[in-house]
Amino acid sequence: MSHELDTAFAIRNTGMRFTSQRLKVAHALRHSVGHRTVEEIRDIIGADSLPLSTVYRAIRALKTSHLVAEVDAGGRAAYEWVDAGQLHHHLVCDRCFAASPLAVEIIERLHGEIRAATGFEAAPEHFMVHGICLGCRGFRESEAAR
Amino acid sequence: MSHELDTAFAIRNTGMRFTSQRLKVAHALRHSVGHRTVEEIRDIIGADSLPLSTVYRAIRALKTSHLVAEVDAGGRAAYEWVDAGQLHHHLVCDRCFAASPLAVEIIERLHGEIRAATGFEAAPEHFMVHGICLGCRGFRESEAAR
DNA sequence: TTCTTTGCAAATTGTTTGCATGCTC
DNA sequence: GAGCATGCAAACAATTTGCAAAGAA
Repeated sequence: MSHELDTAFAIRNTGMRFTSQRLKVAHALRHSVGHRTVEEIRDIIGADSLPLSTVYRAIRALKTSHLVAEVDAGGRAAYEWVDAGQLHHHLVCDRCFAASPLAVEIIERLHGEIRAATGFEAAPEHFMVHGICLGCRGFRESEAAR
Repeated sequence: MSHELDTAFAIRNTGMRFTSQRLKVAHALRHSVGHRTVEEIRDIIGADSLPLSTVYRAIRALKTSHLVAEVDAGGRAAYEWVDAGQLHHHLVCDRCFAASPLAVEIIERLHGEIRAATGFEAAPEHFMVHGICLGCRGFRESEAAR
């Protein structure tokens, strides 16, 4: 039940030192739906709970241990929890910057095509497609329809 | 023959004001194979030819006019010339940061699948797939084989 | 002549680092 | 007790902005 224990275990399991700061950061990411910016993480934890530098360092440690992955959200770096062995693909809206998940099969097919055509081995994680999400698209169209 | 005239025409054609600075920046990008960083552009033009702020502003203007597109080269922003109406997709190597082109059909198929599955409208430009290119992959494999 | 763009320098933003102190192993 | 992690403040790099002068339409 306690995801917090899972997270704590995951951190300890990597061999790195276990600290409350790292737990907070990891926990915040683990319970976020999409990816989170450093500032968002800090706000989730509590605005004045940790200095940003510590959040950055905790993230770097977690990233080195492959517990979190870095993605690019409109120029800024963002991070997400990586469940063991699970692939992560996203549709990222250029308007509202929200990320929604993308079915794995679609991406696997794409990767296969790319490999066959060019020999390029697409990275299994961090795959993102930019564009306009359904919500923003609907909004734009209803705007235009007026 | 003179690509420079083409470039000048392209700039004038957008309706924005034509300046030597914008021409230099556009020209540098138009004759670059892959994408170029702001500093690379400045160096192509001539190290002390333009202040960086002007290069940034020129790029922003060209980007607004859809003459150049912004891509992400390992954290930093990079830019490339967009030939009229032509789609740009890339395979970006996470090891050597080189970008190679990707066949348009493959991406169009992907976009169709995504639209059908989620309603998300993928952006027609700037599409990138990260991974390991054939060259770096070969290198790694020959390293491992020793 | 009017309105936009440039150049310079200073300001911002996002991220990293040095160092003394605190906490984990 | 030894060594990594934290907190704070200061350093950085990349990019943007304010303002007066120069240039394009």
